[in-house]
Amino acid sequence: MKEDICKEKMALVEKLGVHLENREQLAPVAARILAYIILTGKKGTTFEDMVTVLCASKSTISTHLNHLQDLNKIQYFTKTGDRKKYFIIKKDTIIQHIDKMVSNWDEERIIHLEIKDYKQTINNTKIQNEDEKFDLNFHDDYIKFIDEASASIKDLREKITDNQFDI
Amino acid sequence: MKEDICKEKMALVEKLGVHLENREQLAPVAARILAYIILTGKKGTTFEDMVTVLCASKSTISTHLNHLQDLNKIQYFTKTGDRKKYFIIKKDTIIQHIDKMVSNWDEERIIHLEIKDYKQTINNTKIQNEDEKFDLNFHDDYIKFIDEASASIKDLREKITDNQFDI
DNA sequence: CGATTAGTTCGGTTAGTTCCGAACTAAGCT
DNA sequence: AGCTTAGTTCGGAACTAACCGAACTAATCG
Repeated sequence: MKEDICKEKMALVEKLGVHLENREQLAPVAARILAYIILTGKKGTTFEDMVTVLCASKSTISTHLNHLQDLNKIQYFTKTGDRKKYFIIKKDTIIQHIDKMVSNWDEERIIHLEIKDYKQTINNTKIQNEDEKFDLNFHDDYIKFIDEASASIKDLREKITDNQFDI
Repeated sequence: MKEDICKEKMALVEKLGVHLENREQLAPVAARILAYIILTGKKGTTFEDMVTVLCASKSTISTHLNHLQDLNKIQYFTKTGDRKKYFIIKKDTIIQHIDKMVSNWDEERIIHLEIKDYKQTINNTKIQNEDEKFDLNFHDDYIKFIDEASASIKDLREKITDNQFDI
C-alpha cells in the first residue's frame, strides 16, 4: 500500500522531472530535486531524504540545491531543536513563470524592431529588384501578436495576484 | 557604405543568433545560419555564401542546414540553369511557433492534472495533519491560467492565418 | 574534549556536444 | 573522359556538462 504510493510518487517525479528539465533548462538531477520538492508539498523535504530517494551523491544534491536557491525556485524552513533544512518551492512560482514569459516576449519584441529597422534601411538604400524587397508586414503583425499575448497574460497575472497561494 | 551595411547585418546575425540559440535550442552555428537566412530574406542564401560569411567549415554548414530542414525551419528554391540551392525560412514560422507554444501548454496541463490527481489520493488516503494536506487550488488556478492563455493565443492564430505572409 | 550530524568544496571521470578536415559522391561542363 | 562545382559523410580533437567520492568545515551533543 504505502509502497504503491511511493512508486506512484517516484514515477511522477521522473515525469515532472523530464518536463522541468526542458522547461527550466536544468540538469537531470536538479530537475528531479525540484519535482520531488513539488510533490512532497508543505511538509518539506530534507537533504538526506533526497540523497536516498533520488539515489544521488551528497555533493550533487548540495550543488543543485544551492543552485535552485540561487534561481529563486525553492526556499526552506527550519524546526526548533532540529538542524535540518526543510525545502519547499517558492510560493510565487507561477508569478515568476508568468513574468519570465512576459520578459521573453519583451526581448523578442526588441529584436523584431531592430530587424525591421535594418530591413527598412536596406529597402530604402539599395535600389534593387522590387520583388526582392523585404516584407515588413510580418514584423508588424508579429509585434502586434506579442503585444496582445503579453497584455492577456498580464491580465491573468493580476487576477492571480489578487488571490493568495501556497503549494 | 556597402561595408557598413554588411557590418550591421553581421552584428544583427550575432544578436539574433544568440536569441535563437536559446529559444530554439540550437547549436551556435545552426542558430547563426537561421539568423542569416532570416536577415537575407526572399532572395535566399546559398551554401557557399554561408561558409564564407559565417566562417564555418563546409561540413558544419552541411550538417546544420540538413538539421534545420528536418526541423522544418527552412526550405529552398532553385533557379533554372543553376545548381545552387537558395535557402529561405519557412513561411509558416510564426504559426509553427504559436503551435509549439500551445502544445507546450497542453503538455503542462496534462501534468498538472496528474499531479492534482496524485495529491488528491494522498489527501484522502493517509489521515494526516490537517495542515500538511496538499492545497489543490493552485493546480486549478494554474490550469485555468493555461486554458485562458491558450484560448487567447489560439484566437490570435486565427487572425494571423487569415492574412498571408512571407518574410 | 571526541563523536555525530548536516552539509560544502574540490579534483577527477565519464558522457555528450560542437566543430573541423579529409576523403568522398554526384551532377554538369568541355 | 577528365575537370569543376556543390554538397555529404566520417573520424576525431577540443570543449563543456553532469556527476561522484573523498576530504573537509561547522555546529551540536554527550
